[in-house]
Amino acid sequence: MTQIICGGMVANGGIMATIYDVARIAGVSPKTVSRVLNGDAPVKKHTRDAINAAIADLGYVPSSAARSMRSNKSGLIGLITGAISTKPEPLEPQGLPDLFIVQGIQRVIGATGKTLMIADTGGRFDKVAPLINTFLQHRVEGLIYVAEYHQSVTLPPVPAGHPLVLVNCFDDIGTPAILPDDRRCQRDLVAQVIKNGHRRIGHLTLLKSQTATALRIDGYKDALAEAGIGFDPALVITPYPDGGMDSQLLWDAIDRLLTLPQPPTVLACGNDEMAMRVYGILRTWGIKVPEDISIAGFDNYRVIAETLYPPLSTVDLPYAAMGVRAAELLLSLINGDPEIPTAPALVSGPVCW
Amino acid sequence: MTQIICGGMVANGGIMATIYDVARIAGVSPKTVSRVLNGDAPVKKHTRDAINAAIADLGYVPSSAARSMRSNKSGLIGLITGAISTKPEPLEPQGLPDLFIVQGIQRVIGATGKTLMIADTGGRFDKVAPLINTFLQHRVEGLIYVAEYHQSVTLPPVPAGHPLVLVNCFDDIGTPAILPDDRRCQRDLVAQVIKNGHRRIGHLTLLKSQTATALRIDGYKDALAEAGIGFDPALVITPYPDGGMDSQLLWDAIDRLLTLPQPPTVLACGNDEMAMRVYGILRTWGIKVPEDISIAGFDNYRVIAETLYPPLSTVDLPYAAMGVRAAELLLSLINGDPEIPTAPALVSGPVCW
DNA sequence: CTGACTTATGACACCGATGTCATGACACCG
DNA sequence: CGGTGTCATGACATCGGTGTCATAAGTCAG
Repeated sequence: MTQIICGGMVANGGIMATIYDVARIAGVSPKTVSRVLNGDAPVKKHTRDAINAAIADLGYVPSSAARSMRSNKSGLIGLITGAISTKPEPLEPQGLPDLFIVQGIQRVIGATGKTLMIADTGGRFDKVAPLINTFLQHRVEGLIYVAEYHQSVTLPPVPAGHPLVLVNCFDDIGTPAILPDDRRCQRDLVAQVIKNGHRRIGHLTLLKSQTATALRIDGYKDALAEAGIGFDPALVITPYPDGGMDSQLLWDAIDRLLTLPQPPTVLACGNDEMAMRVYGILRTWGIKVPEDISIAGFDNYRVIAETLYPPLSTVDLPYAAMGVRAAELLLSLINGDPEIPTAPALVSGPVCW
Repeated sequence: MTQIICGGMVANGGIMATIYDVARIAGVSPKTVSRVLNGDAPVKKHTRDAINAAIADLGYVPSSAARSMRSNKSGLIGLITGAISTKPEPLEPQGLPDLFIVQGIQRVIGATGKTLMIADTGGRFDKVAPLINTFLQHRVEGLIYVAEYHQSVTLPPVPAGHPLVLVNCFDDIGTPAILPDDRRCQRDLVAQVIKNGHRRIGHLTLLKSQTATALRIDGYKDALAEAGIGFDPALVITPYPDGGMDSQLLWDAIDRLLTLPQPPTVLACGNDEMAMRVYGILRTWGIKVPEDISIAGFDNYRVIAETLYPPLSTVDLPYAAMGVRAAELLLSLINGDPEIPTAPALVSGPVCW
């Protein structure tokens, strides 16, 4: 093999040096080079220096393919992300929760020296099976599936020996899952609103079909009950009955709330995007926020919550924390720890007032 | 090797079947199985059926490690994303441009049958070199670096034989790059504004230190010149002189514009986030949008542009298209096509009025 | 009917690491 | 001084595919 060295950089048309090249240059056996690379057996300093010099000269980088074939450990974790939904446009903005979850996962996985392979379905459910297959070809040590919003899913079967963790979703065969604690988050948010003196709290929910909606209504009721406030069904409205995000529907929903005999003094919105729309509508009517009525959001899509003027009150959905929890769970499953969670883990976050 | 088959799923503790297992079950040689898998040589239908049956029974999935070791082709593309910035909080919101660029890249790469490995620096420049190293261990066929906003970067050297494409950034050693055409996008946006009847156009820019800022001011001037409107420096203001996004600075900048002898009839903002803040401030002053003054944005962070009421006029930065272009460029470099672009490719997008 | 060719398949080496075992050189201890 | 470890290193097989070449069976022209 001809190697042209120029200033420490290899320029040989892309054929990378092997451990044999290093061994030959350093005048030792390949096995000794391997020992230096892995530090799993003592090597004389003189020999080690010669090997390291050869590695640097050649720009040698070990082949993880060869390594993982021999050791049967790929050091890879597969991550699949992307919406699985028949509805083309669910009420939540796309993409952001994923991002924070993925960052949380990567923080944990990266610290272990393993490598995360990320694949995106682009919202097409039929791409999941091929993606899992690709990951299996790479012999991933575990799989994580991240959904875009809290939902129920049914994934293709994964062979034993490849642990799977679901994030932001769950299935009906008991696959380990990490979920946002929508109920508790909504309860905490409403409790904070009550603490600020409100007693008539309007609630504009997401779609009925979304898992989070019922949980958040429960949380809303929890907070009312704890404060000894009676629940008034008229204060809870689902503006978009079935997916069509017609602006007039939201307009009408707000109108219905504000024309109640005892109108709410605060509107708790299903998410920050809806909160932003509500800002706009109220202002068009000349109603001042927060002087005339307060608004609370949900989800904290930072850009929105921190940028609206005046700032939006919202509750963090703990996406990064969910990612961290998911990665930790997966790692313990890979290590064969017997702590098999029978129930999905719920993660909650702080209220940002 | 003992394999316990149950209903088509392998339950053998994670040891996956090999091509030898398939060959034994099907009563053929491993090489023939290989031929069926790759379809690179004719195999009798009877034999092929037996092999496919054995593959299904065993749940066999070929090992890409073994395959790529022999063929010296990994089928992997490495993608590094994440802010490289000394400033903790640049003026642009984090994360979204990346997302769309990555989706564009994946669309192209996925169609070729190659696999995209994505790694995130988490904004830490010192993580780039180790990540490149990890990718080299996996023998990626090419590398893409995606920056969070239009900027200049200096990456660690990459050995020959691993083509590199920069997206949303450029360096001073002529690495192939895909950049947004900030100048042309801003020109198109301002031209549209002029077409709508405005002649006094305020421009609130991003940070002076950002590459995009100067380009967009040029584009702003281009549009004025084409319309025969004189350039008035008083109409161009950089609200945040050096990174501190103090809300009062923006407040003051707007005040300076509106108290000019001939105040602008429209404000073109450096990005949609700033536009959203401007909405809030103007409304606090009782100034109506768009009746009293119009607002234009930049970047189209859909959530913001489509959700603000009334909708924001903005210009798409063509992130997905940039991703597509970058992936196509990388693939042609991998294939050794001699079309070496000497200058970065500029990509522009439509105005969304 | 036979030689030249095509078709379908198998034997074997090889890709680049590392696990196992063997071996030579010392050091130490009785 | 000889036996017994420990230390540093090397020879060799092996992981799971595929490239190369060989070979048996079938096809066809003359």
